[in-house]
Amino acid sequence: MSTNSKSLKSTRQEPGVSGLRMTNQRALILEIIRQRRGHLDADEVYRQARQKQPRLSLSTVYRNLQTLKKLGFIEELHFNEEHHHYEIRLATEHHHLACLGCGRIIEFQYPLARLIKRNVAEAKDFEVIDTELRMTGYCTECHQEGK
Amino acid sequence: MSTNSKSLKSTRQEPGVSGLRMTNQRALILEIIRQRRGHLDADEVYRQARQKQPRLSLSTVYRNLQTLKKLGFIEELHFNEEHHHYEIRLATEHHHLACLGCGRIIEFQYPLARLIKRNVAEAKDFEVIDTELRMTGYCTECHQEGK
DNA sequence: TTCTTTATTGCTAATGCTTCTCACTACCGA
DNA sequence: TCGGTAGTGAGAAGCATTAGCAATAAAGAA
Repeated sequence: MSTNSKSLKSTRQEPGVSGLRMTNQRALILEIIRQRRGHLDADEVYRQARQKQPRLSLSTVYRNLQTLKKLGFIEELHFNEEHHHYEIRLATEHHHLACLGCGRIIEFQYPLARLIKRNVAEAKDFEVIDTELRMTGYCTECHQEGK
Repeated sequence: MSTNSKSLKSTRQEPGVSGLRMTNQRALILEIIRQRRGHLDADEVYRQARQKQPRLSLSTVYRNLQTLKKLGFIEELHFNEEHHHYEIRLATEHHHLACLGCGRIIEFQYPLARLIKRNVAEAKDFEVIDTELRMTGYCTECHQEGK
């Protein structure tokens, strides 16, 4: 609706993405993911965004999540099968431990992609595009509680 | 319907799982996954199983997939977000490269779980239950085709 | 500024995988 | 033979995500 914006082409983060527009909705969604240093799912983004733009539609959230992912601004995570989570794409490779008890997500850095690329992919002549590690278990607290 | 069976308790592969029964349907589903050395999704299991038991229901497939997973007979894989795949649980830890071009799945062995456990989980005092690596890219053929 | 093109939005319906419900059946031990 | 209960088949329901479409607004040109 109100879409006073600047072209995506002119943003500093990304080279030329001709044809795309930086609308208020898109900027807001990106901002929410950027600010909240965590892992949001589509519905959380939607709920937060509606506080600023009440008329925003859920479709728009999903569409922009896909767009921002393709553009490389954000990353899609798969902690569980029910739905996806999103985070800002950072330069350093990192992965996540998801606690089955409390749901907490613990991040850690590990050069997995490079390791696999060197030890496996090269031997198989496989060009790796994306690497995602999915680990579940129990954090200290939940472990102690014996659950 | 026809459930001439023996209790799961008496199967050689698994210790005592009291209360559970090894029905024809369950045995068939397990057999299909065991024989076809590949990665079947629920629908493929369903289609194949119906050739032997035409009255089998899709619900039964899903229910048994979950049961067999919990019992540790099969493993659930997540190559993509659309749906799950299943394979027989093997002793050796292995992972998969999924080709975005032709859909081929390439298996490889790598002691990832142990590595992460030693280098990360212990430091964070995190008890790892499950480790799944998800890698996508292009196999030799698809890479050469420039796609 | 105004015009034109077309990406984007909001709404709603649809999709597709998976789970749930429920009445019925089959097994097991007593 | 009987009671308790796991399992089944059929269809409905759940739920995250996508698609269709008319209306709107961004970006560049005139």
